Amino acid sequence: MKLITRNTDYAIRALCCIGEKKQEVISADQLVKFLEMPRPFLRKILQTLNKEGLLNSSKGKGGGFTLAISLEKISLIDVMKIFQGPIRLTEHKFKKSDCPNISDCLLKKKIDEIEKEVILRLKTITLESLLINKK
Amino acid sequence: MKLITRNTDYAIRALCCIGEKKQEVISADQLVKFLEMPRPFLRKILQTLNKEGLLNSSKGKGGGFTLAISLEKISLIDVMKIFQGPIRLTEHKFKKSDCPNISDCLLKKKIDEIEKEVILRLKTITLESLLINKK
DNA sequence: TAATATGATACTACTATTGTATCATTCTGT
DNA sequence: ACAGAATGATACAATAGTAGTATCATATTA
Repeated sequence: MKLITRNTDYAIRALCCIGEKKQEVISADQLVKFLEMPRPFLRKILQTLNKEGLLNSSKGKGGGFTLAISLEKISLIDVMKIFQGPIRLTEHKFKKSDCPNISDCLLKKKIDEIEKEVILRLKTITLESLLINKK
Repeated sequence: MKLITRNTDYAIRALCCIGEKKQEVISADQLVKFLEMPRPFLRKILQTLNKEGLLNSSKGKGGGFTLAISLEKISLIDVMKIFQGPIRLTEHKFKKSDCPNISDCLLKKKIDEIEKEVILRLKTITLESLLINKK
């Protein structure tokens, strides 16, 4: 039960890395060197981040990626949603036919409360805040 | 990203159902009727709960299951641990070789804080508390 | 001893995650 | 114009975890 999958994790690291070099265009190849992750997988992730509007890209020689949004405006949950869909801690079917016992509904309520708390916390964690200790 | 998998969910429902009929021995077949879940899957789950000491079982005609521990002493996290292992919201490898960027360590810290909060809440939810509204 | 119930265990199906591989397209410098 | 360098699009493959099925052994009871 992972809260954050690997592509989300890679995306966070890539965004942080790109964000540190203000303005500079960084290519996928450079990121691979810095972050030590599989190149084709990272490329796919970068393409997604571009499509979703978090990155700008430029093709051709000297091309690569820059941030489209500053790190303090990107929260963990934004990145998670892109790669993992909406945060849903319960995925049960609570139709009567599936769940004849009222206890399930109480279960769902309680898990939903936890979900709200988790989402709240994830919203307040910006990518900027992950860099604070960085020398 | 489910917090609770289906076998955990079924186990909770089965335990609650057994707990309601105080003392009475309930067979897997009866539970299937009440709870509408696949019989072989439920059987496996009941066997696990027996091994783990949450249920007592008796074989032969008139056999079945009774609670070994009362519902107010069983928390959600107890059942989750049995079927899902320890709660770990991060499963990343944070060795230096995998994670050259210090930002990951901050990420891990923040996720760990959320994990603590989630675990705390799960501990306080007893199976008994899932039955309170039951008529 | 036959019927009934659980115990043990091996096998299968499905799905999400975690990648890989390939070709097309665009941009830059010469 | 063209070669090289970069991303864009897309299809495919490997792995692991979840969700179940199937079968036979064992114990209990009437």
